Amino acid sequence: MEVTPTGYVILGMLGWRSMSGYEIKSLVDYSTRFFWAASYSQIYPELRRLADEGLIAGEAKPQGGRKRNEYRLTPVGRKALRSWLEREPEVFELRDEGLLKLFFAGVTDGQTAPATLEAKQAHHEEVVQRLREIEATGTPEGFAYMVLRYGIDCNEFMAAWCQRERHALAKAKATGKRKAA
Amino acid sequence: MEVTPTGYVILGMLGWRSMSGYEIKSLVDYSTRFFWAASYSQIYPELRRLADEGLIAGEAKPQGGRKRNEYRLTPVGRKALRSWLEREPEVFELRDEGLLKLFFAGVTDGQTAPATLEAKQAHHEEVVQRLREIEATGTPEGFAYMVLRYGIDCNEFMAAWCQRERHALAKAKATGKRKAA
DNA sequence: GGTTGCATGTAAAACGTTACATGATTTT
DNA sequence: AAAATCATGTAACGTTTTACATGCAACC
Repeated sequence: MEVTPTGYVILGMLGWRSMSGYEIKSLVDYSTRFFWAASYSQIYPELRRLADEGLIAGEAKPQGGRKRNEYRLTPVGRKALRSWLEREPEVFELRDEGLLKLFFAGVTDGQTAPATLEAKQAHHEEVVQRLREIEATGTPEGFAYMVLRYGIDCNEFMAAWCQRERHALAKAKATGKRKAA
Repeated sequence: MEVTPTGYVILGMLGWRSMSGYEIKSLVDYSTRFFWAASYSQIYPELRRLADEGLIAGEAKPQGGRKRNEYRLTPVGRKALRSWLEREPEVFELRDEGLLKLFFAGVTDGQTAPATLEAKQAHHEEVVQRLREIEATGTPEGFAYMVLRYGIDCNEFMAAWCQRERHALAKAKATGKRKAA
């Protein structure tokens, strides 16, 4: 009953409705990818493993002459999904290259910090825009919507934070202040 | 001149001063680990590669009878560091298991969402506390301090967000409201 | 007839964590 | 004397990305 991290996204998606690997990938790209990504080379082998272990069951459901495997959650799989959901979340990982550059910005003179802040702000603003577009295409079901709002709120906060610091930096420069290294 | 992601943390740290692999790891654990982690098994081989490529130079500097290799940035390495700092940041990755559980919380009845929000809030509050401890032990140099404040501000925002949603959830439950799925 | 979308997969490489292994020095 | 800290590394494992590979169907 070993389930890889990616496996839980699959179980979760199949908890909503039966679908193909392709559909799972599409849904992930449209929703969880901002905080939990998955690629085809993870999804397809994992579908097979989960089926081997009896957590999901696949069935050939060709659409026209196009082959297609639709997977559904088995009762065992649903139990595994529930038990995972009830456990405390453990993974929280962040990799923010902008923050790293900002951290080391002192070794260059002047431009790195404002430019990095500007790029980081732009990034978060783009994410907000994309999430708002998703929001506009039809509000998702209960908790998915809560997570969507979280994404919007957090990215707005981060963008605003960068904006404030850029302003503070520009002001400090204008008044001729030099930070004490 | 291939530098791995971890390589840039090394270059950045050596941009401040010469140090050993052990010191780099200690500094990372104390500072960048919240947004850019690195382990010994990445650091030591990467130190060798960077030295082979001439971006850094190592020198045996035993402390007493204890062997110790101190690395310093070469002019080529400093150039590579600067050029990296001047490029736009690209990597922004997040893996938030709590958010994933919240996303799928609809498949269980009732407890998952509030419990996950509570755990997530507790996590962010713990991070704030650890960062405040770091802040108290002596304010770091300019931009490192900016990044520290970012960590504190963001995690406080996230914790508060969870708190608000928990409250909203409890209130909705009390007034007997059921969300329209 | 060409592009986009649906659909499934593999192979190789890159990246990262955990566990293992060792040993000296300093502090309690 | 024991524990913590300084110090360096490897091996195995697990995870993830990127590139490759194929083919049908629907739309323009």
